[in-house]
Parts: sequence; C-alpha cells; structure tokens
Amino acid sequence: MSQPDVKRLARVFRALGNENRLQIFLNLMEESRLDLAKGRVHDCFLAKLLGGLEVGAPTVSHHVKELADAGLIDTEREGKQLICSINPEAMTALRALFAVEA
Amino acid sequence: MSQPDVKRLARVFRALGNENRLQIFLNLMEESRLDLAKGRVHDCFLAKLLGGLEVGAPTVSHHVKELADAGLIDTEREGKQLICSINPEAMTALRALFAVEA
DNA sequence: TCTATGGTTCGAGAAATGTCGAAGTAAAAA
DNA sequence: TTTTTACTTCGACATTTCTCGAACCATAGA
Repeated sequence: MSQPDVKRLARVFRALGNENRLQIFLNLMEESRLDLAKGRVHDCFLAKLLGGLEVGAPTVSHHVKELADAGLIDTEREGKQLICSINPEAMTALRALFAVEA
Repeated sequence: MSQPDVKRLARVFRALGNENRLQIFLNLMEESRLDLAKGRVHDCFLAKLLGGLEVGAPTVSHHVKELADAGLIDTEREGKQLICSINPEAMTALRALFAVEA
C-alpha cells in the first residue's frame, strides 16, 4: 500500500475515531439499511443526525464536514437542508481491507 | 448499537487513525497473510515493525500498546522480544461491521 | 560478571482535536 | 418584507495526542 494511500486511510479512521462522529456514521448506516429494505433511496437531515447526540449544531456541522472530507459520506444541499448519505465506494473499500484473511 | 460498544469501536478507529500506527497494523496484516500462505504461525518483533517508520523506539512501543489496548493486536513476551500478531476476533468484528449492505 | 540488545517508563513540549457561543447566511414561511 | 429555520463560519479555550530524549529494566551473550 502506497504512502498517500496510508495517509488517506488514516484520515478515514481518524474520522471514525470520535464517538460522536462514529455515532453519526452508524446512524446513517442504519438509516441506509432501513431505506434499502423499503426500496427507497436514503437521505437524512443534519438536524435528524443531531438527535441523541449531546453536542450543539455547530459541532455536528463540523463533524459532518470531517466525515465528508474523509470520503465516508456524501452531502448534497437541498434548499435549506443538507442531505447526507453513506458513500458506497468507501464502504466497499473498507470491506475489501478487512476481507483479507488474517 | 449500545453506548459502550460505540465507545469501544471509536477507540479501535482512533488507534488506526494515526499514520504510523496504521502502518504498523498494515505491516502486521501483510506479515500475517504471507505467513498464512506458507502455513506458518505469524509472529513479528517490534524492531521489525519499526523498519521504515520515521519514529523512535519509545514511540513504536507506545503505538503497539495502543493497538493492543484497542484489541486490534495481541502481544506476547518471548525473552527479550515482544511478539505481535493481529487479533483475529477484531478482524472478524470489523468485517461484520462493514459487511452490512449500505 | 560485564556488556549489549530489545523494550519500557517518564516527563515534557508542540501540535492537533473537540466543543462552544456569538454572529452570519440563505432559503422558506408568514 | 419580516421572521423563522437550518445550517455555517469564526475565534477561542480546554483537552488530547504525538513524539522525543533520558533514564531504566530484564534477558542474552561474551
């Protein structure tokens, strides 16, 4: 694995290494799975992600950006709201990494 | 996923979120795979892990402990040397996490 | 027994990170 | 057009993290 790859991967894990950010990501994964089950495309508002977390809006905003910059989630603006979704390629890459028999 | 689980998982990712630590872990994974191919049990010395990394021995020692505390690797003392190996259960858990269709 | 090797422990300092409140922006509702 | 909603940006501060050198410990070899 090349040096820049390690750098990028470390960033991904660093993004997941904060409890609140991880919770956001897990929430999105859960949402994703539910939506998939219902045959719908996933979407989720920032305000919704905040639910249950003990941090303010500015912090969530910051965390969402970190997750997006790490490539773990996609975001899309829709009017006032920010739609977040799991980035499927990131999931594939992570699956591949740990799929290796160790 | 329960609160303590999230906490533990965040710790795992935090451990992988540092470039040098991630490199150590990847080295071990690679070693593991090679050894498996040869039908041998894996083992690896700390000094060996240091190879290529631009950090001193105290830092590597610290990083190895972090990885071990996070449950990602197992360590075992053998005379002067510290034998490190990937913790298979951790790999299984991570595989399961990302195996979910998102 | 002396010395070398492999690793650990202990501050310490620099840098990165997490969270906040206040203020700002842009879209939507009234 | 005013107000509200949904989010962002901006310092700022406290905490955590990373790495280091110096000193230390235990085992192995000479």
